[in-house]
Amino acid sequence: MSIPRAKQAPQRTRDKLSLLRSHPLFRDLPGAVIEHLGSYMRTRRVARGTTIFTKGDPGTGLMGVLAGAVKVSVASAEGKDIVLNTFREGDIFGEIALLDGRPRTADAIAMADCELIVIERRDFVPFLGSHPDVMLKFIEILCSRLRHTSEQVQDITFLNLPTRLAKTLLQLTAGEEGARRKAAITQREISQMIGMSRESTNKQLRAWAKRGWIRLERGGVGVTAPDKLAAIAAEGFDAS
Amino acid sequence: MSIPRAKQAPQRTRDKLSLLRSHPLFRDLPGAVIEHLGSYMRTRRVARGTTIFTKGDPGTGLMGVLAGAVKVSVASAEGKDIVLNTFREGDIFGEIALLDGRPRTADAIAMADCELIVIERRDFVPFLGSHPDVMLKFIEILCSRLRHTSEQVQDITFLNLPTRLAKTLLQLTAGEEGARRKAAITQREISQMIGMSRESTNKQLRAWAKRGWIRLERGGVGVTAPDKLAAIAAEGFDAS
DNA sequence: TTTCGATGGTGAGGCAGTTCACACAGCCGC
DNA sequence: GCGGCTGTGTGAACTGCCTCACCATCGAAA
Repeated sequence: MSIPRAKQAPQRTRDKLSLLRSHPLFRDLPGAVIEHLGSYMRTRRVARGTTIFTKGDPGTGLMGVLAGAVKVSVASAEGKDIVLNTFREGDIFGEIALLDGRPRTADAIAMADCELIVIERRDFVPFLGSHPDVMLKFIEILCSRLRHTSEQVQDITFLNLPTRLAKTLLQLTAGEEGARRKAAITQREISQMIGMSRESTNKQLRAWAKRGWIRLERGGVGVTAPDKLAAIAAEGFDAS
Repeated sequence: MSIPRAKQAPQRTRDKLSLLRSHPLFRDLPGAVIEHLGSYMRTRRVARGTTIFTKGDPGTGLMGVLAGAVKVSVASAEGKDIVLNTFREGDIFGEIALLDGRPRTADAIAMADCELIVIERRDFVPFLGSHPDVMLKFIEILCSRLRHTSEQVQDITFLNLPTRLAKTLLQLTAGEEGARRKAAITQREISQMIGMSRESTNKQLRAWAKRGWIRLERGGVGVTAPDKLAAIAAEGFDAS
């Protein structure tokens, strides 16, 4: 019943070049350019829990997720953590430090065993300079990041725990239907995504589990009544 | 003793073209290009309190502040407001909707009588396509916006009222020294910047005013002991 | 001059969520 | 198969901030 956690290296469903070819950032580039880029890329395997980069590091490169999942978070002085963003297969991250050359402003940690690609800034920036179309794509990405982060600000200031939690559970499990609608994530990580304490989060999860809206397992949550959660996410309170 | 509020149109210390010429975005462009851009720009005067654009509007253009100050905020269903960003003379805003063509995600409101410049998306996007160097500047701007917004997320989740308030007061009055260190802003607007209720904000302000660290006036705050506020902003609590 | 909206000031009471203190289960490495 | 760590479950006590309900003052408009 428990959600399996990849023990050995994750299946490499797509290799470096096929990620490039299929990724919206590079899809429209000529084949030769993609080969060229590929030659600059390294791949890196990291185990669950590994720190990929740390706040304050010089931002040396752009990262892409070939397999696994990554969270970007920051820690407070008191040891609390908040998750700013999560990335999964096919996503790229670390583009801020890549683009402006300033230090990383958050930590990146593998939420599962991962296979990543890395492109160094010194290789990528010259490439970018001669490819305005790719710059435009990055601008799009940055805009969508900005919209996401500013939505996070609104959620934190306007919504209460049940609402934020419902919203996050739906997002985490989006794209799947029925019994497949589950996410492999710890309750602590969920609490950090919504910016609430682990205990409060747990209590709300239990309440919903008791009503049969979700299933709780060690290291995972399954959503069985997405409509109920959607109602809470929309209404702003637990109308049950 | 009260902070004067511009009644008639603000002094136009810089005209359209001189803003372009001195702005980091366009500084390095040849004069002819600047003239060209200038011909596409309109100026717009708005009185304090005017809504410049509204959440959901098609994002038709890029705005620049020639004089005055603008806040970008969103309202919740319950009528609460939060300020996402503020802009003053020489700043540009509204670039997200400009760049990705999607609707505005927040409201922009004049915090003082303003003179703005507007460049329409249909004019600017083609220009941008043929000026990769300007695209790079926009990427820089977007990155710094992202860093700012993500710092806001951290502040909201990690810091308490006094700390956030101290930080905000220092930012609002940065660049001035001594008795000049003041900001023309209402307490309600301050409370919306830090995401707390007006009442709580007022109480903290009064407490500091009683200690002589700040001066309160109708429509304004003066910081008299920036070091004390800096200590609170750094320590995370009111060590007084 | 009067009125009225916007701003500032203040206390009492309430509550959502935190903090703390546990207890207990699985899983991992040795 | 034995510690020890990580993940989860739960209640009691506490508290920072909000909400509500006012009042006072100022400035501008009527």
